[in-house]
Amino acid sequence: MTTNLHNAPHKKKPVEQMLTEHGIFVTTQRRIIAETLFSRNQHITADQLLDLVNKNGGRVSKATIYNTLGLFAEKGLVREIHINASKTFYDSNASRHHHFFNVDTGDLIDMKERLVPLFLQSDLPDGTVMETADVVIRVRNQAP
Amino acid sequence: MTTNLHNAPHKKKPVEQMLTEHGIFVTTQRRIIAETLFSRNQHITADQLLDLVNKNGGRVSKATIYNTLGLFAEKGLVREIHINASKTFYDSNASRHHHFFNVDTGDLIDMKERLVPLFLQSDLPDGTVMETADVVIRVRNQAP
DNA sequence: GAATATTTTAGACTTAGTCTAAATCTAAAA
DNA sequence: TTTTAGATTTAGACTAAGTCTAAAATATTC
Repeated sequence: MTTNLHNAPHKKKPVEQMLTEHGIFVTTQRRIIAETLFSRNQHITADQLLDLVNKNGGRVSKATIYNTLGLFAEKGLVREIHINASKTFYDSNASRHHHFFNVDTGDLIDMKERLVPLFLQSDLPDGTVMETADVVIRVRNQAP
Repeated sequence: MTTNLHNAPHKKKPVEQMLTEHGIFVTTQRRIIAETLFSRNQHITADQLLDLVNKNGGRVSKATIYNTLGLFAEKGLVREIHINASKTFYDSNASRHHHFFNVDTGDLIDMKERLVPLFLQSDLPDGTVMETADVVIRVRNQAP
């Protein structure tokens, strides 16, 4: 599975500042996870990130990867993307955008924000507020 | 987890006709699965459907539930909804609509079609055609 | 430094979903 | 009717993403 990210790379603010600004206590493990995760815009799974971190000299457990990704998601640093039941993708670009998923190739491609639908508060179910809007357009290769 | 479905109930076309029209060969198991699934509009998981079918006197295996749901989805009779990584929901209403998901209550609520975004073919990645558009708006209960 | 709280860890555990290979069913040919 | 080939169903083994647990490590407060 490849990913195609057309957005600009993450601005290189020190990850420690990034974490602190989001109310996340910095630890050794969180620093190396964040450095690996935010080194570029990417769609990555927990196990891919685990491999990547430990290939970069880290020594981080599976449980910590899951805990940390959950924490980062909760704090708005990453976005969870649910393409299918079998895996969660984490998007290191948490800004407002959505995705095309090519079912033929497995590519996950960023969608420009202008294509995002408009939702009015009044359209939401009574007594609720919007938290996130997730749009996934499944595409397939055009028949030749 | 409850579901809130505001759409009209499925029209009561005989399920056999429904299956045949979608190019699905009718078998005993497929008939009872379809009867259970399409008895009303619902968001249901494979294991819930398995229970329901076998409580209704059916004798259908887990593998057949999965195979059949996959077949129905492929033929456009049901829609798969991916809310989180842990479970796939099957929507017995396959018509064009989308969903609100209340993270506080677990409610999955239908969204009227008018809220669906417009996508132009020219906006899609080169060489691809749209297959499905999945929109899930996560909402939470308004603070009191 | 002692006591307490937070974080990390290995590895057991859960479970949604897939796979396999045998058994059963169906339709059509002979 | 019997044969045959292909499609379907099945039990149960299997896979793997993600969670849980209880202990160890680390940080903070008293």
